[in-house]
Amino acid sequence: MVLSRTSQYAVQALIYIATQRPGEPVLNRDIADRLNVPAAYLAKILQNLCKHGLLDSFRGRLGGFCLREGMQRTNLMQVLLLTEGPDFTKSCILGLKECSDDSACAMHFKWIPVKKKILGLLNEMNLEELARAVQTGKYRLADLPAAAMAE
Amino acid sequence: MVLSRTSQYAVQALIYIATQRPGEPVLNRDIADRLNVPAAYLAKILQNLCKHGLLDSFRGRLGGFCLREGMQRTNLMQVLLLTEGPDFTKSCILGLKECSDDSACAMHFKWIPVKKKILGLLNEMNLEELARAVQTGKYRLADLPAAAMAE
DNA sequence: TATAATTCGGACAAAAAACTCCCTTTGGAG
DNA sequence: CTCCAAAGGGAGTTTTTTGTCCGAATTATA
Repeated sequence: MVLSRTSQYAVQALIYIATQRPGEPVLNRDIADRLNVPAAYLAKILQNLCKHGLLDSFRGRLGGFCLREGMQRTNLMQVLLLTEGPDFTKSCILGLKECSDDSACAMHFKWIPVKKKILGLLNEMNLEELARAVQTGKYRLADLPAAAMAE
Repeated sequence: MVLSRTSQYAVQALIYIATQRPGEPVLNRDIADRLNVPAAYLAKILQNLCKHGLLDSFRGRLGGFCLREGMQRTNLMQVLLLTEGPDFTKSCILGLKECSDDSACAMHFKWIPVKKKILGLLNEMNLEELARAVQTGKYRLADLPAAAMAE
């Protein structure tokens, strides 16, 4: 039902970066603090997103990570193909390696329309839009900190 | 996107058992052979399904596993709540621990209708129906054996 | 009663995912 | 030029998931 933690961190981080001023690098540490996520682990994930061209990174003072130019419209599908692997969309719900219209598992024809809804949603949501949603203040990007939970 | 292997094996095994004559125990080894799945691991999963009342088990000669009486109509949702845990339906797509209409992640209101489709499907598919689908011969329960793949 | 075939249960092993540590490289600022 | 703060990168650790092994308990049958 859910995505891997790696994917969740990646999406959260990208949305957060998209909310910041374009061209001004955001620190890994600041993202990790904001998302309440392990910084060293997040660093690996961001590196990976750089390698795949979603982010630019800058070293040294005033370093950090920015959305690569033109990547504001990147949709969640594109992100998840990187973090979950290229077979992400191909998976059969019962786990069969080979499952298609021609040679289908027992769920196949019921599952396909539902899967289409999922993929459609992931394709339609892009970072810009999600960032705006967060900026309105109506939506949260990460879990409430433990302090706030205790209130 | 996908379920844990444990869940996939559980569902496949339950469907297979449901295709067999009710009341006649099915051997773990036969199920494992049929599904092409590690037998010792599957045994643990079946034990667990017994503990939760979906299956009956019989030891000794003529032993094996049967669907518990009245469990033919068990739906996939019920199975997955056992194998994936009780929070299965509650999960937020971005991984937030607390995510509801009141305090939502950026995807929440877009995700909820899609999630409803998924849960609806899982609720509507029961073992009896899936078993019948397999019995028609039109649908596969497990991967083709390596031998057949090579053809 | 002895035997063989099965599940049960616990401990163990391997693989994958999540996470940490530490040192190197880079680049801005004093 | 030196220092400091950042990302880069590799190796290692921990945790979870998946899978294995083996001996004990159970039960039909010869």
